[in-house]
Amino acid sequence: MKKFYITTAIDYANGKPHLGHAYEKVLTDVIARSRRMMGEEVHFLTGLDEHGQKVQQTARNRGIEPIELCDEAARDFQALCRDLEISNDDFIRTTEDRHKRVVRQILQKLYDEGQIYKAEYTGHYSTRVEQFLRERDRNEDGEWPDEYGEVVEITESNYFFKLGAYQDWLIGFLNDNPDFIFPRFRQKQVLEFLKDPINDLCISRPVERLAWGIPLPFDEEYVTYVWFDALVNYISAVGYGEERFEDYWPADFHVIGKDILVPPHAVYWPIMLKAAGVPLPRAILAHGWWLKSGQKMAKSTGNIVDPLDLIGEFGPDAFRYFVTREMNVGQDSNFSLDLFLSRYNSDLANDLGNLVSRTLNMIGRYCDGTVPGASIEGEPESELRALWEETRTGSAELYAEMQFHAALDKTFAFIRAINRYAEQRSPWKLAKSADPEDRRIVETALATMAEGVRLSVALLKPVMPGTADRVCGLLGMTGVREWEKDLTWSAVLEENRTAPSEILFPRPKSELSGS
RNA sequence: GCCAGGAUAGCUCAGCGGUAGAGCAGAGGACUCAUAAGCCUUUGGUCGGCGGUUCAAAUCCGCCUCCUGGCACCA
Repeated sequence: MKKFYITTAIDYANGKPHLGHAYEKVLTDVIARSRRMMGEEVHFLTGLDEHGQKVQQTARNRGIEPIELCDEAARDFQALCRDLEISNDDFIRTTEDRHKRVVRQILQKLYDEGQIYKAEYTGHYSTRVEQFLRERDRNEDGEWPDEYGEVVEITESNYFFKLGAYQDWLIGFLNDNPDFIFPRFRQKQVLEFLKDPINDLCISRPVERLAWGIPLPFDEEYVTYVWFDALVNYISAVGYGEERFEDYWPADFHVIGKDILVPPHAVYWPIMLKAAGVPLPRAILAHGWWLKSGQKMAKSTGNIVDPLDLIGEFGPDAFRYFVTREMNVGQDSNFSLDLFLSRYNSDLANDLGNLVSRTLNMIGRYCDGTVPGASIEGEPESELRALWEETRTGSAELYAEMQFHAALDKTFAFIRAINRYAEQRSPWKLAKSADPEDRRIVETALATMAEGVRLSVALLKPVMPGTADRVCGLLGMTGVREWEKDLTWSAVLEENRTAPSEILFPRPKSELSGS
């Protein structure tokens, strides 16, 4: 059976993980986990892009081998995945044999077919940064900026891929497949870009300038450069050329940042695949950026400077919740500690955490720690159940439309409704009564609250996997498995032994001094 | 300059032709099972500006202003 195959972009090894990396992994993970909840078999790939000039330079500056630098980066990025509870099934590194083999295989194939050719290029070369410069790198006065040091005009031979030959084909493809890129306005941007002619793509560097790369199979004096290395990870990781490849490819989603949509993922990659006779991925999801409005980040809680510190401080689920709730996929969003704390306190601690706490506490106090049965169906109960049905169907649609922030909004509206329901029934008042009818209301109320909590966290599982399972545990059941079953209002909790009340999201110590 | 996205309550945003909405923050209140949480009530906006279409415009059209990003071949 074909799996649901989803990827993130691979991160560049010459850098430390930051908010953008973390967000992309969480977003992809939310999609991957939600698909699993829907019963699909998912294959989730992320990884590291390790070749190239910057890695070579940084390693040289530090006096270590490039691979040592990459090993470090791999540790950092894999640790990030662990810390965020990312459920990736694989982590590819472009220095692995399985990757290099496929890159060379593809290059050789294209070369044999005459789709790669050798040509000369003359341009302005900076010896200091070891790069060719573009005309727009010049200062306004026409001089080269000082940072480039000496700039000389040189001629160099390189290999080129016949990108331009496929321009019309790509335009046609995009017109025929308006949903290829999400959000749609991004696809329009690509078509806009394709209105001007595109040139062929230089895919090599001479080894004397760049040694840290994959040698061209047909000319060992060169290594391949950037795109024919990095992009190929999407197919090399799932066994291109082997039988099992069919189980994965085509990918269902490439999740990327908007910065690498045009031209790499929307132009180079589709054309590379087309040229190599490989089917195209089903869709590309281009997300926006986090704008940091947080100069005050350091002040408020004393020691939080980096957004990633929030993971350690508040837990992965709080971080995952925040970035998913606050970002409208495709657009940019603001990140600040104040916004984070606001979400954490009001949504997680006050609405959800406190609800779990009061529910468990009352079940312990009034029902000896056993979930009672609901024997009454009054107006408060039917209203809450009706809202649940709406929440459930509405969320499913929103998930399908990538509107995760809206889905969370809906889910928390339901959680707030449970708190409202609790006030309507006020079991803590009726618990003092000796009237059996009052007793039935108390039991119904607590059963209803417990069930509401169970359903809520089941729905939250893709975003807050740890919390979902933890709450299930507190309610005396194993974790969430499948939405098909777990989102149905039921009496599965009845007679379950519950745990003593726990604080899911403790209030931060010094949150009031904010702004 | 060209293209795209955005400009709606103090903050983050929804609404996209029919008497201005949500959450948070602020104010007041009743309660006490709970993380001084939750619940109820409430203050608050000439929907960026100017014109136009329409019986009716945040909502459609035109012009303008201000943010954000992209404009390749990083050879």
